[in-house]
Amino acid sequence: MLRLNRMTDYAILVLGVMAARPGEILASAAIAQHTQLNQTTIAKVTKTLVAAGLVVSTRGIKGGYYLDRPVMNISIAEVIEAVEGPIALTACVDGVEDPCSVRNGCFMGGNWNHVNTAIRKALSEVSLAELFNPESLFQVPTAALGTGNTEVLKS
Amino acid sequence: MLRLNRMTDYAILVLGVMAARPGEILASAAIAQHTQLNQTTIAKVTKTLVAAGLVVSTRGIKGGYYLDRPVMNISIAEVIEAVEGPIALTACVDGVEDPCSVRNGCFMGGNWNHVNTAIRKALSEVSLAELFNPESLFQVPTAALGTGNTEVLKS
DNA sequence: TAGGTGCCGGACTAAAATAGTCCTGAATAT
DNA sequence: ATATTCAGGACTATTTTAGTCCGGCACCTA
Repeated sequence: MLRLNRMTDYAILVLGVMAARPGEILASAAIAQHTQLNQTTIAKVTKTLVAAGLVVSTRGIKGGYYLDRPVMNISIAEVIEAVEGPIALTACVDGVEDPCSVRNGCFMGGNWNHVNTAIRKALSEVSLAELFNPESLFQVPTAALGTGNTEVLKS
Repeated sequence: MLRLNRMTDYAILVLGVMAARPGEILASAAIAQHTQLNQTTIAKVTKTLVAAGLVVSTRGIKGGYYLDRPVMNISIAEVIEAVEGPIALTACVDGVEDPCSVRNGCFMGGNWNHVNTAIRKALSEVSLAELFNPESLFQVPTAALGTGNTEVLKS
């Protein structure tokens, strides 16, 4: 199963909290409380999001984080890329001593790229706003945000 | 980056070797030689492929493995599912003590499924035959099969 | 039908990737 | 000034993944 790592998960959760409180500046402690995650973990996630330009930070007393743009304009692909790096399925074994000296004759050709672009496209076309359930988006019960758990899609 | 784990990689490599030798029954030792991977590792991979019905095994002297159907009819999705399980991006954190008691109110809704099906579709539409470079498919240089290494697609 | 070859299946160990923690420093509002 | 909050890196623990090993069964050959 193509698993998103937990950090990406957290990132989406964090963005969800922010999206539910537009205009507010949320300190990592506040986000931690809302997500029921550890504050240091939140800090790690937000750091990444700031670096990616999805979230803006302010220091000092009353400092914190807020979204740089509406969730409508943020695609899932952006979030995944921010946390996990470029979206691509790697083929073959990298790190082999012989870095594909046979690239030209490799029987894979460059055909993985077709697959990669298709996947990236799929992820780019869904915005966070679509991911978050619109109904509950504006009335998120604080306690409810912590432990989401969606079903795994069978086959 | 959505990384395929190495076993999936190996699986594709193994299938490539088989595809290049239609009609032949290949013992794990032979496959190991062609892929330059360890025989026990090969055994592990082929086991999975047999279980998934992609490959057929024969025991006894002169035993070995062969493809159940032409690579043209095997999609990448099948291989990935065989090795890694159902294709889906998991959202939220599973394994939490409270197994999403808030499922109904979860602000994610079931919207991950749209994403998942899109990805699955992308992977289903590419057959192994398309992945393997048709030119070199029928003249695979034995030594060249071991260490492929495709480029990671940037953004 | 006996013996050797090769797959089967699971359990176990080792290695690597990931998650989580901690600490020191810099920016900012009051 | 000072308390507060983010920034960034290094480190440790945990989890996941990869790789190995072994006893048993099926099958071919002679």
